[in-house]
Amino acid sequence: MSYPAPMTAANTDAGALDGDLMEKVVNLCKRRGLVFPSAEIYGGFRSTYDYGPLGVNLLRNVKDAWWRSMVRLRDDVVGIDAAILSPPAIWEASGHLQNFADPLVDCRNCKERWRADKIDGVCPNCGSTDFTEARAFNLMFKTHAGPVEEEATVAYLRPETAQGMFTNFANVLTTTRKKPPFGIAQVGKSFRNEITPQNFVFRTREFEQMEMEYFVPPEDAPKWFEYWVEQRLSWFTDLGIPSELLRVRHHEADELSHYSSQTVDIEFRFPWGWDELEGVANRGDYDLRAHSKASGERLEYFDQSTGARYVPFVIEPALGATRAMMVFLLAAYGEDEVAGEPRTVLHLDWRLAPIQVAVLPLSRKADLEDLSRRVLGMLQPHYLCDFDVTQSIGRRYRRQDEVGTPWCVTIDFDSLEDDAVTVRDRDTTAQVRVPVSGLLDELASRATC
RNA sequence: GCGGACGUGGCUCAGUUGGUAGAGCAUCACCUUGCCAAGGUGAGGGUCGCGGGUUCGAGUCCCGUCGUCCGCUCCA
Repeated sequence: MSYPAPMTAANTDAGALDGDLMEKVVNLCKRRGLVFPSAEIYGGFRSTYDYGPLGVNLLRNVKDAWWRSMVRLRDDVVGIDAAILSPPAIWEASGHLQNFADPLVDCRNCKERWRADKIDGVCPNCGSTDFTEARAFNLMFKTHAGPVEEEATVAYLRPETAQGMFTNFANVLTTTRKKPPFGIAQVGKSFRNEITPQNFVFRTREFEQMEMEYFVPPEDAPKWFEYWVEQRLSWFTDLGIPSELLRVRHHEADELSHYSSQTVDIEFRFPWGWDELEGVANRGDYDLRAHSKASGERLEYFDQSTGARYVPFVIEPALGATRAMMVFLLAAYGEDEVAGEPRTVLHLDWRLAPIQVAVLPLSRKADLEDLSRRVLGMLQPHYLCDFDVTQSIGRRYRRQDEVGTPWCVTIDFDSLEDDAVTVRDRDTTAQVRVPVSGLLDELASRATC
């Protein structure tokens, strides 16, 4: 049995890609309480997942890291949180009602399924012309707002968060004193009736998006498009994704979404091959114009300095939160040896780790209780902490390594004499002795952004 | 949704030609151990995904259903 190092191009591209990596990560998620199949006691419910005690921390950290980078550290981007339930008018204007309803046909001969509008009555696979009737699959979840199920109460669960930014464009403009170039960001759930949800949390019908609409003067759109592609790439590498596991792929004209005039996918080398991680699209003025026309509202910007009035173009980086979380797990997963014994370790960036500091009394003898609790209380306001006294210290290090805890703080019997503790590093397993009074400073020196 | 494979305790699996369930790990208790897991003793936990059927009897055979994985597809 070989124990792979963390994922890099060196051990993936060379044909040595660990085919079991996906399975190992999924098992780890289940075993350690990161992600559970939803409604499991009733046999499960397809394409839904529940996030466990460690999973919520990890997912929340991913979203927080995104928000920090996209909103908090910038003065040109503001956030919103729009409603999920929405009236048909929004989706009529956005084009989703028409374009998210794919007419599909099945080839009776070879059983392949095709989009009716992308073939010419001849199966590209077997040449047969014997198809089932085209059936429309609306990818949006339809429901009723109000107790009566009648046409007037039809509502949709949003299939993307972006429309919330467009419908609030004027509101944000008049309340924040922002002017192009500026952006509106949102993190929240979206719902799509995917035909084939697959690959764990990679594609699910209910998922969480992190999207930002960046409004710019039309002539500057190409420049900002390039800017955001670079910005998004560096976000991933900054948080520990090896750059050789990422690549940029430009969409061909015939694969562009109905709203996009230019799109690139930032792809990740998943265990099953390169696949989309994040999309960056130039939506042009498609959305604002569509909503302006449908609602009768003016959705444009008047530039006082030049007297110009224009509908901004929109550059949109759109990322799936759960998909991103999965990528961080895949890239962090490693198996190596410590003192001749194998271990599983997640090399997660400390900002993402579901537990950032584990406080571990060397022994469960009562003597160490008070000091250990005091250290724990000191750390909890600043870091996600765990406290573990069960079984041997070595086993507890293994447990923490497996979920990516970057630092363990161990309290031993000497600590009672010198008021100092041991800080142990996940990646190197190196230890240093630190006075309790200097512990926060020591951790802060390691917890850098 | 269509085609293929699969579904046994939390995890990984064993269960001979059908006779009414086991192991390792994990968990819990006590002991041991005192800085890198798997030392001792004991305990809890499975109507074998679910529902029918065949049979004297089904985890083992048949049907349906739910779920998982692969392909079609999608595009965060």
